Amino acid sequence: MVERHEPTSREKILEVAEALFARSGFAGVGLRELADRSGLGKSSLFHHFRSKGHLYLEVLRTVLERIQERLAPVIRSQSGPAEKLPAWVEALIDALAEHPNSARLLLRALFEDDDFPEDLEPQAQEVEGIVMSILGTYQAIVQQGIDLEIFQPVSVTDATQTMIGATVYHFASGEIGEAVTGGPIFAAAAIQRRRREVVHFLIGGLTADPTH
Amino acid sequence: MVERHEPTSREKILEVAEALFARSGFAGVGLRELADRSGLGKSSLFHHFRSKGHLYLEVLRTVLERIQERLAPVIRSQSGPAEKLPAWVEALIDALAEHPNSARLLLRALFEDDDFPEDLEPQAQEVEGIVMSILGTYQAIVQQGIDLEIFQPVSVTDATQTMIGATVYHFASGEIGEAVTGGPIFAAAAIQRRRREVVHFLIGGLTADPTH
DNA sequence: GTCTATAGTGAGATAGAC
DNA sequence: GTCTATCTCACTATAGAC
Repeated sequence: MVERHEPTSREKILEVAEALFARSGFAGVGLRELADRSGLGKSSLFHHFRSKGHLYLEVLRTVLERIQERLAPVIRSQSGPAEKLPAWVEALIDALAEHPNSARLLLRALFEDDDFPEDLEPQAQEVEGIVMSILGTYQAIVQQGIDLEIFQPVSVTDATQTMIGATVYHFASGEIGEAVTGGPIFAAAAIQRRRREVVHFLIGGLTADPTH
Repeated sequence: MVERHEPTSREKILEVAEALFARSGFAGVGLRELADRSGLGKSSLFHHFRSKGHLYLEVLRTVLERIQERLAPVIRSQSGPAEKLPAWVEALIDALAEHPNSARLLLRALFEDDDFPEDLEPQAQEVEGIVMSILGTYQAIVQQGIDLEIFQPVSVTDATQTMIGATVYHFASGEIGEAVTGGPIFAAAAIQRRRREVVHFLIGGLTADPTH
């Protein structure tokens, strides 16, 4: 059972900030809009967060940790790569689908080389560390599958980049993604289909004979 | 032979703006930095472009048209889907690799639902139209392959989303991408390998028996 | 913990001389 | 076609009352 409670101001700010940063990126968000939508004055934000940068990195960390939690049981499981890889990908997709802001924020964390002031280098490196740690668990599964000759000897790093693109981009793709797919991205049926298709593609790529 | 000439101010601005918008997005770029790097005063920018938004959309259009030109001969060719699809993907990758800013700008155009003032709605819609037109040519190839029973009856729209992720994300992924792959992304050898791996994955996904 | 007031900076954009 | 000067506005952040 989930405990219900009125969100604290801090929680409310983080919730609103997550949506705004996902939509517009770090530079595209003004603290005025954030304050208004949080039901607070602009200055009150600084009681909860030292700066806009600190807030942004805290939002990123929260999103990444949510994803990590989803993946943890899969990583802990003792099954072989043939079962573990689909389970990993499906868990990631579920995590991205559960919270529509996650994919966009994750995508921004992945491809935007933000240059933060040095007083929050520690937070920035923590975020990058979580990203690399998550990706490391995927690479380990692919590598294990290759070692066991269950998968073809593909480039592990390219397989990882392809997996990121296939999962994260799709759920970040917004209006254009919906124009391409011809329907909502976050509807339950669409998520189900995407899970099937991505797993099919990735397994197909990992197992197809290179001499087609 | 390419004609060499000193770039006009307009060309110089577009060139600098392309790099800056790719790095920091629309909101993250200031006209002062753009002017300085172009060797002009801030006000001079407004002689060439009506507003920052007009400039941004012109940059996007230029990048997209460059990609379109690369794809045109492939689309015109009369070969079947089994040859045309790899050729299409390789042409896209070549286009993205040729100009390191292209992938990031294209990615931004794809997933950022920018909300521009209405006086440049026409330009925004033109950009979106080019994107959809490009994607349409890929979907047509996939659909044709399915109709000819060369490809498995996968979801065409999901195949398209996966292709975008596998191509565009990789070349947009910057520092983290280089950390994942363990080397430069735009080195000739890395590009070659990426071409091979992506084509292998996509063909694998399109031809693998769904009952693995 | 929230507010008003404001500092201090830089943004995008315009006017008009040259 | 480029410049200086300037306008107006929004921004992040701080000070200090309540």
